[in-house]
Amino acid sequence: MRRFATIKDIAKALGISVATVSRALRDAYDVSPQTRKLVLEKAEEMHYKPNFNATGLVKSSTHKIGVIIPAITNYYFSTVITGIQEVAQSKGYNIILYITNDSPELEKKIVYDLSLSSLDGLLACVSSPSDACKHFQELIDDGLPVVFFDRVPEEINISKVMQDDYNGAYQAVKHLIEKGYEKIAHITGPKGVFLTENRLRGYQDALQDHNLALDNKWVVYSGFSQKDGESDVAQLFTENLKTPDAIFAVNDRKAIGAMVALKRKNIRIGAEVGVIGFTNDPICEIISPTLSTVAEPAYEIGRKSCELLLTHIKKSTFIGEEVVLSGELIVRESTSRV
Amino acid sequence: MRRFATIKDIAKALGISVATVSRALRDAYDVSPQTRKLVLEKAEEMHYKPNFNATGLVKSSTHKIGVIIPAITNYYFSTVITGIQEVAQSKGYNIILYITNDSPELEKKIVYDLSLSSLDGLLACVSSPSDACKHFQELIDDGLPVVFFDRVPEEINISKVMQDDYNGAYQAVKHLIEKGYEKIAHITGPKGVFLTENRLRGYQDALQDHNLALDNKWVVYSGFSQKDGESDVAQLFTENLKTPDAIFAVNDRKAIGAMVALKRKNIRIGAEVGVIGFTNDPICEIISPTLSTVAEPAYEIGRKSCELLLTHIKKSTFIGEEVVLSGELIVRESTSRV
DNA sequence: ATTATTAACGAGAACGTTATCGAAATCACC
DNA sequence: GGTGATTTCGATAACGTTCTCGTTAATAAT
Repeated sequence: MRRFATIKDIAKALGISVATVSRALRDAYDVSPQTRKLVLEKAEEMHYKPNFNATGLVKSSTHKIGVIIPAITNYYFSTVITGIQEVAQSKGYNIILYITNDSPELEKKIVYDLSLSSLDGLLACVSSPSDACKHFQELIDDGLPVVFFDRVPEEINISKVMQDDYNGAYQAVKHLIEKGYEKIAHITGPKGVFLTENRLRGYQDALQDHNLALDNKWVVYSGFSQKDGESDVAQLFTENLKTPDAIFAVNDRKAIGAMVALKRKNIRIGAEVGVIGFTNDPICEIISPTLSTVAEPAYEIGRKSCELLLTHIKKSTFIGEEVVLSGELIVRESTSRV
Repeated sequence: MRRFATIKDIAKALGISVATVSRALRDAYDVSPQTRKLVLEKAEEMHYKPNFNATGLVKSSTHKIGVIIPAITNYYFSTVITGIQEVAQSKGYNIILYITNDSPELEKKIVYDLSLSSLDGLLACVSSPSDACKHFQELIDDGLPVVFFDRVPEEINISKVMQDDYNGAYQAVKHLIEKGYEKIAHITGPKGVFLTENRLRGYQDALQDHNLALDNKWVVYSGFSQKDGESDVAQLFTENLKTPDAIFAVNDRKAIGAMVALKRKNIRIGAEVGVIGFTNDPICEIISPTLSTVAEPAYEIGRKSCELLLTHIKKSTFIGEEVVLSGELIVRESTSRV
């Protein structure tokens, strides 16, 4: 059994009380400079490190925040986490990582097993469809500060941080139209997710505002992965008599899947079929042709979410706030007709 | 101040003792089925969740393991973490993430501030050069189970999990030679890192075994990033009268940087200059030409590291073990002369 | 009927820390 | 030199759990 130096050991070694040691290690408002110095030296010598279980127990605050996220093996999420981590670390908070693998069941289990009392707050990007977030609602009702980011549930009234999906999508589609594409398809994520619904609305409104017809056959729902992008395109080009001349993908990974599928069909990207994504994954600049996209402020979303959560934790009366960060259209080769 | 239902609240509500409630919530060896049922129902009703600070305090085990890693925004590290996380989660452990940004100073600070008593173990991929790992040694001396992965310090005698860097590098260079490349340069990481030294040795031995001369001018040391790869190639092609006809990069990101630099110089990759990397980042298959590489078992390294740490935690007498997982040569277009 | 055995539960200490309260000891002040 | 204020410190109760003992009541064995 491991045993580390405690405050008691220091007290015994110096022949003073634990209360004095405790004071010396924190604020020195009630301890003489001499004993304070003695204590600090002894602590250093004995490799003393505070036991956060004990402090957490008595102060009922743990300086730990949970982060629930579908995956981390992609640019967007890993960048968001980096932002979260930086803010948390600078304020003395640790982050505990939970990965749901985009499985609503696993998410539910994780949230249900979550020990409220060993977490000061929670950041979450949900995998479940918006209408099935009871498990989160319970946490919030029990008083745990929660901030949602990116994929946020619609009904829950609490702080949310997200990019401007609607306008980003609108800009992307408007760009396609301005480039002269007219038969624009959209490959999106699963139904019932707030984020995808917003991008879909942006797509639809951009088409309507420019007098282009909506066709439900040109909207393909599936998952978020590259493979999904490939199969979506396969579907688009077999099912329809009229094939699209441009594709707006819900994210870069699906856009890349689309490009792979198009290349396989020997369709020239840009010249014959324009492709635009959403995220601005670094891969956009490396793939050939380079991929136009809407840059998401991933890092900023991470930072902002964490900052918001920390103010939530500080003052429990804090009211929910919705932060929308805007993206930026980035034009590259995949939407160039020449 | 938040207050959650505790074991005491359940006891009071049911008019029984806390000891009985505690027993009912864990093993039922000493409690009647009826009261057990009552307790479980009440716990459910009151949204009771165990307080891990309290359990951690009394059992002096926290079910938390720290993970120290330079970054997470790349394929290799995020995949390793996913592997770690899966094993940890399945065994009821949580992971706490520390990101060092490849800064030895930050790493030192993190390790120094680490509370031993609030962690059951530590997984670390070091940023510091091998000879400056005193901060880790202290932790280990104090009795914290530690497992190093990927970038491991040389002297510290403790469990380590890594890929077979030497043989991977050897295979990569041997492949280049077999393809007919003769003037093979190596762009590597910083000096004094175990991993890069091993890959360098593999490079050197492969050349020697095939009767090719070593030239120190063709080994460029710098960082691990894509930008570093670009500048390394710039350096290679300006400083040398004889320019190389192949480049072995210490990782895929640098290989991609090299490709970018070569393309800028209008040098045809493969035909004129072969390029091979190390990692098997998914981007290898997306970039054009596709990038040959040595696949690292990132996911397996994460899983194995975590498994090893957990056995360490279980039996404190466990002796350090070195695990070397082998990679796999993957041949693609960037090393094809046609 | 008496004793041993078991099943079911309660009382209380312990884990390492902070917080409250009070007790000395020192100091200043008139 | 007595009073009050201040400085410095110690005792002790909490925080929520588990664990070690007891204790009681019911059951089994003689």
